[in-house]
Amino acid sequence: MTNTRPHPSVTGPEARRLPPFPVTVDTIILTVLEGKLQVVLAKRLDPPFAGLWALPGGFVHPSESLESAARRELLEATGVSEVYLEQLYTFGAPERDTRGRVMSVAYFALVAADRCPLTPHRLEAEARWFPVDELPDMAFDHHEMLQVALQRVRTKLEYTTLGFQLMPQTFTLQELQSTYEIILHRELDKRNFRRRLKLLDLVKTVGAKRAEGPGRPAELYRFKDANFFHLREKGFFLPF
Amino acid sequence: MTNTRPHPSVTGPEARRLPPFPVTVDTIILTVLEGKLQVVLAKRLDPPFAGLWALPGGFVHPSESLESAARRELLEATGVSEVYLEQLYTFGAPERDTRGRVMSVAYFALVAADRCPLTPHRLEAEARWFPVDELPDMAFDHHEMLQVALQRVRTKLEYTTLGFQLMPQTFTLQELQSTYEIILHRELDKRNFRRRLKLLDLVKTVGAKRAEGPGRPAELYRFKDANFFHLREKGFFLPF
DNA sequence: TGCATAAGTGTCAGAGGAACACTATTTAGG
DNA sequence: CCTAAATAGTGTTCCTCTGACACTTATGCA
Repeated sequence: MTNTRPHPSVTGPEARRLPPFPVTVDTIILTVLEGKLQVVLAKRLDPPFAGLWALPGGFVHPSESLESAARRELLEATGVSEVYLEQLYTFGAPERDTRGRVMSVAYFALVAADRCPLTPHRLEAEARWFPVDELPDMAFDHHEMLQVALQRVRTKLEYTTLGFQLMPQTFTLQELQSTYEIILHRELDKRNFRRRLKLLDLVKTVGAKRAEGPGRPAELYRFKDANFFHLREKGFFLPF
Repeated sequence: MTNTRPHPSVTGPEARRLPPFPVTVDTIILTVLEGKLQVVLAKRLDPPFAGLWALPGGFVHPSESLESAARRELLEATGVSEVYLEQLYTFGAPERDTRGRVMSVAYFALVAADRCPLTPHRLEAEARWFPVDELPDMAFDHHEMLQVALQRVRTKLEYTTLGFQLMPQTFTLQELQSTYEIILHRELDKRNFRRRLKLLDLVKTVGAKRAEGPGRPAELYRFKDANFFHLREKGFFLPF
């Protein structure tokens, strides 16, 4: 006989024998800024790891969903809402928190470059963007969380329109390509990139141009489908 | 001031203000049996939903990892260990359990056909295989969990060697193709399927044949790489 | 021995992927 | 105003992979 049968009463004897765990959400908030993929880290005020950098996170309230909790943390850390947010993974190793057993559900968010203030207006803690390849020491297993997030984002970039979440309303094709190159960490061919975009019918011109110093001004574009979708459903990928 | 700063002390005042939640794991155990994709369900003994079918699951013990908990449930439900197991998603909607706030981390497992006894030797509850398209009513949000699992498996089938986990040590190419067809729910071309397998260098003959009634006997094969891996890393997919 | 049954094999046409270089438009400076 | 520098924008070719398609081979059984 074990005490592991499915879903015994929460208030019953089994629930008391198997103590519940504190549950937190941690958010990996990513953007492309100054030519680099960057993530928000907040300086911890309390022990353990006081003074160390950590992913924004906190406890899940009793009445809110996990995603709501993640959106709340996101809002507190950056001041933005209505951005792309996706559950990443749940980290529950017994020793991941030095104080005891704490479960953490990690979410990642993608924020458009023009919506991320360089100094996030988080009220209670210092917080700022760090390039993902110039990271400080981080609390808990947050380094691992970030690596999992990066892998997920890089993979999904190729078969979804995830990358579009990082772009402002209007943008040049060079900016879009550059965003992909920064995340994927390799160079793409300009003509092949544009051919694919046209083939997938993803963008359209807005009829304006942008001149940035010398050189021919670039056409401005916007996405046809505002929302995220799976290219697979259209039978297409983006394996540039 | 909020009570959501990252990781306050587990035993501190904030942890007491924000009550911890019971955490369970639920396992979606899949196999291909009798020409159908099937899942293990266990009959619930206790309320709520007593008498209803549910995914095997239970509370996470204080000292075990989430994956260990899932493996323990898997072992109890089916008697098998050392099978492919992957974290699927964490379900934490406030109302998903009628008794109160219970967090569930769902895992899915793939069990080879020759390793799944038709009557799982679960000690304390009746449990059996159900074809995924002939499901009974299920407790909690377990129907949703199963659908998420099916989608994940179908997607990963095409860019990983996930499907191989469902095969016995040796098998015929017809059996392998049939497994893919059952999961993907569409017919594949025999010659194209074999061409791809050869191109990816995934299988090799064991030098024996199997005769099943009349007809030319089939070559027996086994996988070259025993373990799961991403075809993407080889630059290949399996879009049959 | 021949008939039924299942296994195994190759080709061709079309689409998509990768590699590649020049023209067009603007600014800045002489 | 003319020229040089800078950046945007555009097509083609070759090759590989994909998808559609039909016949031959090996065995069991009547």
